[in-house]
Amino acid sequence: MASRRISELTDHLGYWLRLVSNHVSTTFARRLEGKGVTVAEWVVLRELYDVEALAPSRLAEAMGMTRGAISKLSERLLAKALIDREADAGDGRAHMLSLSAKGRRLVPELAALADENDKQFFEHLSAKERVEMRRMLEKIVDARQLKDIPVS
Amino acid sequence: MASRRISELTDHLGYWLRLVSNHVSTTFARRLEGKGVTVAEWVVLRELYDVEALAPSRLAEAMGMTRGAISKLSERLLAKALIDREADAGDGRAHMLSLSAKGRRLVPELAALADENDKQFFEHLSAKERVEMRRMLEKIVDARQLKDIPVS
DNA sequence: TATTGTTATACTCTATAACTATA
DNA sequence: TATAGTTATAGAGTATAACAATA
Repeated sequence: MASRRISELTDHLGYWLRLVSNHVSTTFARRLEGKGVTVAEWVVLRELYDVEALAPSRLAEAMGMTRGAISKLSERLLAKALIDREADAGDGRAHMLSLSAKGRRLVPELAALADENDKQFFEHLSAKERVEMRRMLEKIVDARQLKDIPVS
Repeated sequence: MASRRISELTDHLGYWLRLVSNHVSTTFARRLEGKGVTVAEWVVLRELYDVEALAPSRLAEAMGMTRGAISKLSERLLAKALIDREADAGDGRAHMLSLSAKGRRLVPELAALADENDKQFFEHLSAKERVEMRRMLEKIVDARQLKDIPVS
């Protein structure tokens, strides 16, 4: 058997994906800094925006994180008064998380930042290319059954 | 002015990019675990494979990391005996990093894991789609002058 | 003074596991 | 016993800044 060529970092599609993805996320994180929230916090706030209230364990499932991680995250959001936490009426163990008025007001501002950020990076592609990119990414997500919301 | 629709997480290409990219990286990290190295360490080892030796500051530039971060990384690689560190003959401040024999033997194994990992995720795309995906990602990299090697 | 590299400190994200309270 | 949630501990990755040695 012939000895095989050692592949380079740039030989992998994963390399290019990571390069672009990390820049998109890092730039977004910088934008969010001005509003005092992290990317993970933005995801929580956006998740809560569409529902009345959500249990930490449900949030953990939706975000593909452990309960411990969610606990720490929500602690920070509570300290910033962006969410509220209440004991569940029925189940003494359960809690429910919901947006505070302040948090609810913030979400549209953050969504606008997310829009700007996405535009900044992907306006270099044509509308057709953007559709194509999304189609291919969703194809991989479906094929591999990727479910969690990416944060890191 | 009409009130604007609040965009969803999934409205952004950055979301899909991050979702796939994080899964590719996390899965790769699991594969590397078996060899006792992290993704960041793999990048360092692969960078050193093609050169005789490299100063930490050059490595920091190439990887888009601070010198402090590289220092910590190379400390771990030294502890694992995968690299060597020598004082520079000419400049008393400077050091040079290079692969140890053990590190050099390991790189082809890690490269094979990287190949497998990339295949696993992108075999769901046709050869033509893969070319297209790479072309679009490189287009963004060029347009936005993204230079660093992504690690996180 | 400027540069190279290390070290100290800190923060985010994440996981595992121990723990408390309740069911 | 099982579940919901918190807390403790740990480790990777990152940044900033202080520091030592040398230029």
